[in-house]
Amino acid sequence: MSVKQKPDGIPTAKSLKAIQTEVESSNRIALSVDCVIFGFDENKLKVLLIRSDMKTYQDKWSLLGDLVRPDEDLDASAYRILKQRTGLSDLYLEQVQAFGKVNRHPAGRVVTVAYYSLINVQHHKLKILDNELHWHDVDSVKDLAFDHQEIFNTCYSRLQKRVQEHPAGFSLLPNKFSLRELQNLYEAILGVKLDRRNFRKKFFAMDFLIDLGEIEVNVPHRPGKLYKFNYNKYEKRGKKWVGIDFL
Amino acid sequence: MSVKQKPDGIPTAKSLKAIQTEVESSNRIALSVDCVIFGFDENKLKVLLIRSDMKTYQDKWSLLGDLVRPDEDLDASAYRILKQRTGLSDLYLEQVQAFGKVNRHPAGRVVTVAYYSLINVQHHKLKILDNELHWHDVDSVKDLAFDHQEIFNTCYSRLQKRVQEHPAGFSLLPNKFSLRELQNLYEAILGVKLDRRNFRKKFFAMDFLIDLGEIEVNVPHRPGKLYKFNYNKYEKRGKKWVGIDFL
DNA sequence: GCAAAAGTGTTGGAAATACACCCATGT
DNA sequence: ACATGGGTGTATTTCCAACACTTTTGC
Repeated sequence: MSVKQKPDGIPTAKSLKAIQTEVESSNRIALSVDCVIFGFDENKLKVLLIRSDMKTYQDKWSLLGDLVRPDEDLDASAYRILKQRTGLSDLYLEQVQAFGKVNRHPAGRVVTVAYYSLINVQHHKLKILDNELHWHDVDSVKDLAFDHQEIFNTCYSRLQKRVQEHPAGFSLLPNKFSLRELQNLYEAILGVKLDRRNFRKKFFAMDFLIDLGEIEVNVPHRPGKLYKFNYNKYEKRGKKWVGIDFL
Repeated sequence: MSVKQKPDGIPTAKSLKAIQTEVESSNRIALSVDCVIFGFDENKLKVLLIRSDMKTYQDKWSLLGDLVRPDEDLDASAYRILKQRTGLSDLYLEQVQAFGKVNRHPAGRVVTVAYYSLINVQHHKLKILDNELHWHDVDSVKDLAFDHQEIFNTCYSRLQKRVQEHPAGFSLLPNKFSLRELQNLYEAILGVKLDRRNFRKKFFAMDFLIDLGEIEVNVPHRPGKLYKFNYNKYEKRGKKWVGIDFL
């Protein structure tokens, strides 16, 4: 941020004072954060939405969000919203981008910054008592309030890309998971069917899974081994990760 | 954006009125756009920077930016800045993300949204008369003012990824270009050496280059054929693009 | 014993890589 | 004539996709 127009039309850098004047002027804008909170349950990818009670958007669902406070980092806003909504901290959180059409919000000019978050539904389950809040299957999400459909679509695409390039998906799973659960997760996120043997081969070849020496319990079939992701090894190896199949 | 706290601590959706009150309150924040303007000249990837004249950042370079106006779409702000600075419209422009640490700017709380732009330096050359503005080799960019180094790094990484997945790089080239120029461009952006025969093979296999039936002039060696990118075919084929080599 | 998923290797084809020589132009 | 980059093809390797049977457990 550092532009002004000189009288002759050639722009140059602004002085601190000039900028301060502008920053303190009425030239300010309401800024919000909206979170696309993903969960994985019953082999479906879910998103947490709240029912809008605005007349304009009667009975439409919307993302969780709030205004950014002037003394709060942008990321901190997103964490605060998640904490308020899920009671959880230490969540996977990633900024996607800003959405800033002039008329995107009926309450006036509000620019919003979209984040998505990945949460482990097991730990979270107890928290949603509020019946205004619901988990929705991602493929039945449509016609959201405001521009939230566009925001959701953008975030979902970003997630699809992300899980292929980084070990992000594990945040959606319980701490201990079977390879079947991992594969179901990828299939749900990417919307594809994957070959079981090739899927296992790929993950074992990466060598980032720790065999916990435990097996599933209470499954009506042969129990699978349980694993966890080796974040340490991943960090040490410079976060190299080979891509997963195609979209 | 749609959260409030009920008296009992369970958040629920806000009424339009409640939000309006907040939006109109002093809870607003200065919002800026900063542009990382890339150019390609003399086989080097360049970025356009301006000298900061703030005392705090004496003699440091910074990105081009300005405050977002309340009645202006976010993208429109970025276009406005580019237009002011380069005189060009119809530029390649892409939002990257927002940067919103509380103390990122000495003039007060300013959240900024970063964009990068790709411009064809040939057309642009005449415009920079202002000696506060300079093209810098991307690999000599360091120690920028504010948090602009971080913004630049993020945008540059995004560009590197982008040109491998989409036909974005052509915006940096003249309308008619030789395959050598195209390869030099990719090598400059990605910072790698590529095999000439394989590079050509890959681009010809994609079948998105139109042979213009013209050749280079004024080169001290055998002139190469000139091509342009076939955007129509790219659109029609559903924007499928196979990746370019590795990073 | 039956249903349901776990676990496990091989092979063929496609794609990427490595690599060297002759050609056209300007000086 | 020579210096500079243009233009071209093949052999090898690597990676990916397709594919089926035996094992373990719960009921």
